Amino acid sequence: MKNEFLKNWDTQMKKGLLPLFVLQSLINKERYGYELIQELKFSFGIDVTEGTIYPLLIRLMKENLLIHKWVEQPSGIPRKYYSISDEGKKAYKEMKNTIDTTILKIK
Amino acid sequence: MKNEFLKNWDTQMKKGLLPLFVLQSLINKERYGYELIQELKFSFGIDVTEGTIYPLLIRLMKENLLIHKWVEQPSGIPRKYYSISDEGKKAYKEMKNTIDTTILKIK
DNA sequence: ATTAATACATCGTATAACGATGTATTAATT
DNA sequence: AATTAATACATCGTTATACGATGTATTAAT
Repeated sequence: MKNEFLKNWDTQMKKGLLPLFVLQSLINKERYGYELIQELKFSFGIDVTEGTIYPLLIRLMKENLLIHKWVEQPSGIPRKYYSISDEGKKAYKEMKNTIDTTILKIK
Repeated sequence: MKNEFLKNWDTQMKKGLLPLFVLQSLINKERYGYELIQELKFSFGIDVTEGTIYPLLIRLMKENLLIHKWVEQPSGIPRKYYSISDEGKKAYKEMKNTIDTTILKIK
């Protein structure tokens, strides 16, 4: 198990990686918030709570990186499906590029 | 030039990457704070200000990941030289491992 | 009848980068 | 000689964001 410092470091890493992961998750498939929590766990192995994902999605909407639409379900609560905008794709590419050039400097 | 979102994202990325970069910079060579600012620019291409590096070094000291010693200079202000502790090396390895396994999940 | 899971959301707390500011010494410029 | 820049340390207020707690609502499972 990780100590306090490393647990905290994981959290700080997320502040940078999460927006990238969310954008990447929405490039080929539109998804709703609750679904993204499971997707982020499955594809990237990170635990994200609702208190993180919903404010993040709202933020990315405000930045015009995402678009959304409500989709009624045959039963249950309607889902808010998100997909990536052109501006979002552009931002993703720049972020991906930053990561790539930065990461390869780590020994 | 980058837009506001990307500039902010860079800042958030640093919250995770900076401790890793600092630890890596101190693995083979002891350095003082002001020197680290230039080293981080040179080796990782990131701009770090004094308002960031000094509190960070103090934090890493508190976590016992670093040790330091004051070194008087023939002229000028004494330098506070930092080097990595055994605990710091251990933490670095775990962080490096997290990065490696996380990053290769980015398309 | 109760609990768990799904699905949305908000709010207070804690962490950490950043710009501004401060102190002190030495070198360079005007 | 006086000012500015560079070196070298440090702190403080502001801002951004993950997280746990909490809330509402619906449906499925126990």
